Amino acid sequence: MPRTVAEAEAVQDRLRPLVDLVGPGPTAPRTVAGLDVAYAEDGERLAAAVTVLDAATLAVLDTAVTTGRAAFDYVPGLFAFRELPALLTALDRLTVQPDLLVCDGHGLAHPRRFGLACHLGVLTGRPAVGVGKTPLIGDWTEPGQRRGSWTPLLDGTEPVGRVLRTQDGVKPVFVSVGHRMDLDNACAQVLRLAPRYRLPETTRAADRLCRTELRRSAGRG
DNA sequence: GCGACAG
DNA sequence: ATCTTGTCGC
Repeated sequence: MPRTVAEAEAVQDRLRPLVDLVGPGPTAPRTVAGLDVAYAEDGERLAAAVTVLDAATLAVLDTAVTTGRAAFDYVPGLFAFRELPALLTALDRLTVQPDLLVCDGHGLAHPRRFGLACHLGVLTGRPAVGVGKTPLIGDWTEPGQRRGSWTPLLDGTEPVGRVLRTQDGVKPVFVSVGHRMDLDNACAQVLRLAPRYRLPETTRAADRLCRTELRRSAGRG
């Protein structure tokens, strides 16, 4: 793990070329993982969760959770270093391997084109997509109000992701490629995973799990 | 120089 | 991320 901003940026620049942008990624993944982290009030203690869902039924097939400490200060653009160690630990504890990782944060929609979803994809070798609730970089126009409507997320003239409406009238989410996926497929998968709520069921399941674990372990580990 | 800034 | 009440809508 890097300890300084300069070291962390160097790591991203070194790993960025390893991102597979060819895609298209699995059209019909059988298993999809959601990853999320919850923090205690001190912003240090955390719980990281991974949930593996059946892509067709959205039933939970496997879960893994771990507690720990933030591995890096929060710096926009270097956010991944905070949660990476804990998320990798949780991923190691899975018994059902996911065909796709759905990450809570951005992928290519990042200042150096290497957000959390790219980082997790490269380190695990698995297809990955980033789903952010708020933007980090880029300009866009409001997509239509209907579920499935989207507009390009542009960094200058470069498309780095999409602003996607996952439910009628809700705030859109920011979808970007992480690894071994193309943008069309990434958005198609996110839409399939979000049949009822704004966020993918994978993310929702992981969010519940890590929050519960954080309270259950209140105080120490 | 100033504002913006994933979770 | 987390701290927080009520409130509007299905």
